[in-house]
Amino acid sequence: MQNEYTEYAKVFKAFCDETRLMVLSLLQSGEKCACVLLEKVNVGQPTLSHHMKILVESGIVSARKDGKWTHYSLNESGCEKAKELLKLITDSREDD
Amino acid sequence: MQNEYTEYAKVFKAFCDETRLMVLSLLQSGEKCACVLLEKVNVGQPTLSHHMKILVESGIVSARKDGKWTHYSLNESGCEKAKELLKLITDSREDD
DNA sequence: ACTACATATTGACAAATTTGAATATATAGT
DNA sequence: ACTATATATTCAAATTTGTCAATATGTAGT
Repeated sequence: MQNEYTEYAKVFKAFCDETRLMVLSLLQSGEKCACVLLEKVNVGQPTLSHHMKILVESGIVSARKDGKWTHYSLNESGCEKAKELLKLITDSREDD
Repeated sequence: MQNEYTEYAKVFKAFCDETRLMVLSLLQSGEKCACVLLEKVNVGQPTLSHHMKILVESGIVSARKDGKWTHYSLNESGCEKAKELLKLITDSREDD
């Protein structure tokens, strides 16, 4: 298989790991530096970096570089798209 | 780790496989028998059975047995909970 | 240039997930 | 009881994902 659903699945994969969910939860109160996230989340630095890459590539999170630091924040439109996608997949339809 | 997020992640795992998304899409137009799903989805019978188990256990899909057949349908309240969960995780909050 | 620090990448391994072959269970018709 | 059919389960192989140690890259201060 290799279809539209592969693409959809990618978005939801952002949400199916507990570390990523924890990161998202932390970002709900606003932009956070990677070093702050690292303190709160129970994984090593390379692992966090890996998760952040997945979150950014799925469009759920935005990254902003500022000197040595990388600041992450929720990407409003990406989050909105995820919600719409979930509706698209779970709302009953009359057609067929 | 073993916290609330582990539980949340489980719900989203229902949505992060393309076969399961395809099944959900098929169920949007109403209840379907496993044999019908099997015709449309590109996996073997044991694999479909495995995916259906995940969908049912996550609360997104309901199963109804009728003689030899198992009919699956979207579980409205489960889908609603998933949507609320996604909001809970992605909506910005003032607090902290 | 050198050092310190923040983050990313690579490579290897462990754990989890997806898959199908073989088999089991359950139901219905004869 | 026997047969056919629908679905579930078991088990093992293949694939994907999460993790960390080591290393690389990039930035800022001296």
